[in-house]
This record gives sequence, structure tokens and C-alpha cells, in this order.
Amino acid sequence: MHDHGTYPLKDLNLKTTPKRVAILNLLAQESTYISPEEIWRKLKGQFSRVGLPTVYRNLEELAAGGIISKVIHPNRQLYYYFCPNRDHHHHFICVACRRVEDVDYCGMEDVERQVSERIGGRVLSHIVQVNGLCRSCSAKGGNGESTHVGVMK
Amino acid sequence: MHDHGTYPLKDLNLKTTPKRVAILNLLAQESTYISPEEIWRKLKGQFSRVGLPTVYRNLEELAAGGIISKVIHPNRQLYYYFCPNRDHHHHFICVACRRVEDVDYCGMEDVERQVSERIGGRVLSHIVQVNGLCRSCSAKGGNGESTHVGVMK
DNA sequence: TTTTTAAAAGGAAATGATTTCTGTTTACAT
DNA sequence: ATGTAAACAGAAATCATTTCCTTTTAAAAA
Repeated sequence: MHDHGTYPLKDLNLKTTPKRVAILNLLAQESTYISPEEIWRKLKGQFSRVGLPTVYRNLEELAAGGIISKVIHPNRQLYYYFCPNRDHHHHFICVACRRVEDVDYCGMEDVERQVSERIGGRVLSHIVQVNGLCRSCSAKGGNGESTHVGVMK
Repeated sequence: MHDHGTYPLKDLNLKTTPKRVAILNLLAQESTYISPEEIWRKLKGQFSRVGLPTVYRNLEELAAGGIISKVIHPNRQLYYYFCPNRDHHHHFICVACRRVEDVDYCGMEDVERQVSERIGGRVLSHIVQVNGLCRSCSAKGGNGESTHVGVMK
């Protein structure tokens, strides 16, 4: 639970507006991903007037500043989640039921090292998405082939 | 350069139609990513009538079958590329110039093992996207912060 | 080879997430 | 307190992707 005074908004030349802070607080409370639209719905409970563009604008600004992160979902929508109070982790997406699970493990240190060496540039971050069948879907027996998306073999 | 007879379409219950084959050949010739719309434009040079929905439908089917892969770009559009004649690799995206570079290295064996163990499910594939500054952008000195998107710290 | 039928394709129209635009309000530096 | 650049609302535009329905076609069966 953050006190808004601790968000480094000033460093990013972003003003500390009530809506911006509310968005940050919402994200900080979420334990999982949340879409811009869901954020908007929750925001409407706190303010009489809020526009969806405000949500998008803020999310992009905050993501640009690295305060929050943008997670790319293989389906249409993009989900955002909050960073500071969570450990770095990866995402497992079940190709059958589409649910996203967090994997509290990274193991990308070597990969990052190799990549920066080969590219000759600087690695800042990475996105890892592991696709497969979750425990319950793999128990049900299907192979998930028919619902595969975003799979790289 | 593939002979279309070698595409395992039959295994996927997909018919060998002229347009499907043309799409596969286009992708096979591409050395980089290509959007559905770009594929459509090229296809229109070969057929008097082609619909964009046909392109999307085929891409989804082929991706579902694992013949091609879907690459998620941090911006709006989704890009697709062809698999069979290329080795598995990762993508490095420069946060400054947005260019995508292939990294001919995987190193995800341990990560996959760990993930499947922790999830208790079956890992089928993974998507790795490494964000950073490419050689030339990092030489130019910027830190890329202002263009950050989709970055997970 | 002809027949049959399920898949594929065309094309128009719908969808729906994201963005743009314009006028108004507000945070905060001076 | 006041001026100014940033934020905001709300309506409308954009544009990639899907849906729907009808026609065509690949390829299995006869």
C-alpha cells in the first residue's frame, strides 16, 4: 500500500493529480493484471466524471516512466499491472483456458547477458511469456493445439 | 524456398488452397516480420479478388497449427513471420528506434523446466522479447526512457 | 470421373479498443 | 495570488480485427 507521496511523479514531469494518484492506487492494490476499461469502471466509483481517454493517457505516461508495466496479452486487449511492490516474474498463459498465471521465477540473467553481447547494445528489460497447458487443463487431457495462438516453436 | 507439397497442411485438416499456399510462400520469402495488411497488399498482385478476412483467417489457422508464428509488437499491430526454415530465436526490440532484431540464441531450457515444475502444467512454447537499446542507439547516447513501452523491470 | 460435402473465400458491415480534437479546468511554479 | 503548461471531459474519429451470410471450391467418397 503506497502513500502517493512516494510515487516519483515529479521526476517524470507528471503532475500529482487526484485521478493519476487514484489510478496508481488502484494498480497498487491489484494482485493481477487489469485492463484500461476495468480501471475506468473502478475509477467511476470514486469520481463523478472520468473519461476513458484519461485512463489511457495516464497508463501510457506511467508506463513510459517505468512506474507501471504493460503486459501484452495474446488476445486483443492489453493489460497493465503495477510494478514497485511486486517481484519481477514471468507469465504463463494457458493456451486452452487463456488464464494467466504468474511465475515467481526469472532465470533470464544468462539470456540477457548473451543477448546484449550478440546485439552489441544495452539490455534494459525483457518480457517472457510461457505458453502451455495449466495444471487443470492438462489434466483434462486436451493438447490445446486448436487454441494455440502466439506460439513460437 | 519451400515446395508447397512439403507444408504439412493435411495434418492440420487444412485444405491446400491457392491462397493459403500463396500466403505461406510470401511468408517464406520474407526475411522479417510482416503484417496481415502487408500480406494482403502483396496477395492482391497475384489474385484478382482477395479479402482481408481471408488473410486473417489463414494466419490464425496457420499459427494455430504452428506453421507460422505470431509476434507481438509493443505497438498496436501484430506481426507474423514464417517459421519452418528459420531456427528458433528471440527478439530484441530497441526502445528508441523500435527496430526488431533477431537473436539467434535461446537459452530458455532451464526457464521452461522451472516454469512447468512450478505451474504443474505442460510448457509448449515461449515468447521472449528483450527490450533495450540497439548498438547504434546506445552509441548515440540516449537512455530511451521517454519511448519505453511494454517494459518489465 | 462424377457426386457430395465440409471447408474456404468474398464482401459488406459490425465491433471494439485506442486515439484525436477542442474547449475547459487545474496543479503548481513564480 | 496569478499565469501557464499540463490534465481533463466528452464526443467523435480511427482502424485493426471479426462476424455474417452467400457463393465457390478442394478433395473424399461413390
